[in-house]
Amino acid sequence: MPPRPGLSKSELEVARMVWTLKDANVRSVHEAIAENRDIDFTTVQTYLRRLAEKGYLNVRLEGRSRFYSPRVRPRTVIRETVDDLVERLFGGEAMPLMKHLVEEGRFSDGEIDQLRQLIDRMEGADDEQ
Amino acid sequence: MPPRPGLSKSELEVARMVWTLKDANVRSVHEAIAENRDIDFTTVQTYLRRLAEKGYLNVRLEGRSRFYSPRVRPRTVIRETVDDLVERLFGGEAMPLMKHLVEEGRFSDGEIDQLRQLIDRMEGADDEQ
DNA sequence: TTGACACAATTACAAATGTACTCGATACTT
DNA sequence: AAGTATCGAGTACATTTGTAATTGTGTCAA
Repeated sequence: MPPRPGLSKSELEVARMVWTLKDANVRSVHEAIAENRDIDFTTVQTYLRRLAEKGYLNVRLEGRSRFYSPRVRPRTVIRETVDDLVERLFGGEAMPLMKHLVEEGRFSDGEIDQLRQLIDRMEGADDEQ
Repeated sequence: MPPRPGLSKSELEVARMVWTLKDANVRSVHEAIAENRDIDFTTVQTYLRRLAEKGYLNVRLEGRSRFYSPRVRPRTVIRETVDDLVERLFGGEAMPLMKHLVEEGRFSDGEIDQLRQLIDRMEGADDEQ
């Protein structure tokens, strides 16, 4: 259903970096990812190109290098991705995923409070876009 | 980190069917999936074989056809899958995913109550498996 | 000015994935 | 028994994904 090709796992990771950096060339994205795991510069370069091809990123030429920026809002990508997961892994039911997260995810008491408030605010409110 | 190869999106879907059916041959899995989307019998067959190769399913020969049953507990697969998603899409933070689900997932008031209770029971309790 | 670097664009390629065709063996029908 | 429909195992293959080697082009130090 999504209007563009889906993203692979690794592509997601790279996309997320661009969201955080807002506007970045290969070098800075590579540096950001390399902090966590070992990855080649050119590999990141490939991901960025593919993300742009798939319509997820804008590309701008500055000097002799390219700058990438988000073209689809994170929220949209997150929705599509999570929806797909929920569909495949839970047959479309989001509740089991919630339960899983609460049970497995080690939330601090503070976070739990935060969550409770979120839920309170949500109840009965059927507004969104 | 998982001790076996990860599952692809489609493989996940097929695995889930086997979890529900407990023990099934290609035909029954195919029928179950075909209710939702159009898919070839032999395609399902391939997924089942790969799932077994990857160590997710047990295979038993009965007559001249094979029966598949879960070998890894759903809970484990779910944990590995969700952990991976959280890592790639939210940099390892589960909270944003919770928020997303609460905001986007349309839960009924009843479900929200259910969730609230779950949270209450969770608070302070640092026990698991 | 001329190698030696630095950096990014291009090109490459094996493995994984989605998807199904082919073929052989049984079962069903006249 | 011969013909045909059924069903699943085996085989096939194009596309996508993960990952990087190669090539091209300025930059600087001797």
